[in-house]
Amino acid sequence: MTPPRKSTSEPRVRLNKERVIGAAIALADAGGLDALTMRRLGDELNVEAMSVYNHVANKEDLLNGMADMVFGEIKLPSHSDDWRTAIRKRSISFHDVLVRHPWATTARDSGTNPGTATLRNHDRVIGTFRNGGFSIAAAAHAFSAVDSYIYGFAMQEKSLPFTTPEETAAMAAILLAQLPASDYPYLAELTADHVLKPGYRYSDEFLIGLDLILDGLDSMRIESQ
Amino acid sequence: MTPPRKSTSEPRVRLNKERVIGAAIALADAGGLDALTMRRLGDELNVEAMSVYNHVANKEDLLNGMADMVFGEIKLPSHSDDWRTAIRKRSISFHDVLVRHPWATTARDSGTNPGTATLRNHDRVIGTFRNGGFSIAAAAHAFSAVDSYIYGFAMQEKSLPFTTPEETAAMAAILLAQLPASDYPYLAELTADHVLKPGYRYSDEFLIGLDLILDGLDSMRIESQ
DNA sequence: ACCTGAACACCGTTCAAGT
DNA sequence: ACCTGAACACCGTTCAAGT
Repeated sequence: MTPPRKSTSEPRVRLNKERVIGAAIALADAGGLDALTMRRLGDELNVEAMSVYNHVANKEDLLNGMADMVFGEIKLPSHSDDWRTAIRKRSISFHDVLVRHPWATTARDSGTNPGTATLRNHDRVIGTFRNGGFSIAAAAHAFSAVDSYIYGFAMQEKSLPFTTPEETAAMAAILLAQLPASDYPYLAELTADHVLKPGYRYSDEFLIGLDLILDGLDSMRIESQ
Repeated sequence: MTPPRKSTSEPRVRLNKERVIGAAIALADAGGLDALTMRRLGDELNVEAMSVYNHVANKEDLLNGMADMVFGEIKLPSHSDDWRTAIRKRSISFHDVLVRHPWATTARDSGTNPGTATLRNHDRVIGTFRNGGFSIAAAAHAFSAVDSYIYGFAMQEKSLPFTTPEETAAMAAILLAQLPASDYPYLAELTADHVLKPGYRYSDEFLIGLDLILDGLDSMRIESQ
């Protein structure tokens, strides 16, 4: 005799690694990496907590899977664009993805094997530089500079306690009031005359730094030819 | 009657916030952020674990204190150097500090109040740009670009499972063997013809990207005058 | 003012047992 | 082949009690 259908709203779907990783990403998106525990993940999947281990070796394996799935959301550089347009679009998409999943900057902490989405992304980026006229060494430099900048920018952005211009203004005003202007004159000036200007948004800095790097890479490309 | 001196090698020194934070940094340097637990920190300080809470509000407070102490290790930009030299030296020092304390890229995760060492460092960097002829907006762009790059580079560096050229070569060879060259031709090419070249060290990329950004900032400076 | 010990509400992970 | 329940060795943090 089969057990009677439990009166859960959720139908019992068979678990697999992809569903586990997807639910883990949803938990981390909602509450950060701290909110992601194996027990809560089990709950979310309507399964006893420890069943997750049938689909994932351990938490590190789970985090790597999450990082790779997130990498899969990044738009690959297009073959039909010139290198600069292609890299620019891909960098903006990368940044968007990290804004959507801020925990992802931190998830792949230690050096473990990258997943297939990550490998494909890296391969296409390097290929875009190579086909755009970069030497192998120059492509390595370019790749390192661009992705370091994107990661670092996302980290700084994440650490800011505000996002909208209104929040920013409110926070900056408080900060400025606490800040002894005599001790930190330049910080005070920057806050008063720049951050507190209407419409200021830290995220606007992203494209400025990115274009600065892309300009530099264009010179490097020519030198490397 | 005073209790007899316990036969510990460590003399009983009075605890304070600085000693607590110093011991916490030593633990994190040795074993990463995972190795830093309040209980182990108590052990290290020859004190019952929970006494730490007399000097630190909670673990987040501790991590912020650690981050600020590490920021204090960064050489401030010198007044006697021109802006580019000063920022370059300070950036190299920042990078050195993050290599010494790799956990620090991740420690100040959420947006909390920066400490005095952090504020002083930021103030001096912005001041260096301002005195070097950057407009307020340009100084903000410059600061964001440089520090994003430094943070992001340190994160990428940390995630690599090798450091010495020998380790790198060994790892790259294994990676290359696993890597289906047909799926990832450009990654395979880069690994074979660049990473496996004798003397390759990822950390050498740091100055290349940094100088590229400094070149770009020099143009921005002139435009902003 | 600082330190202690017990306790609470959690963690990740293992393992024998079930189906 | 997958899921469960109990258990183990940990966590961060609170709090009354000591000195």
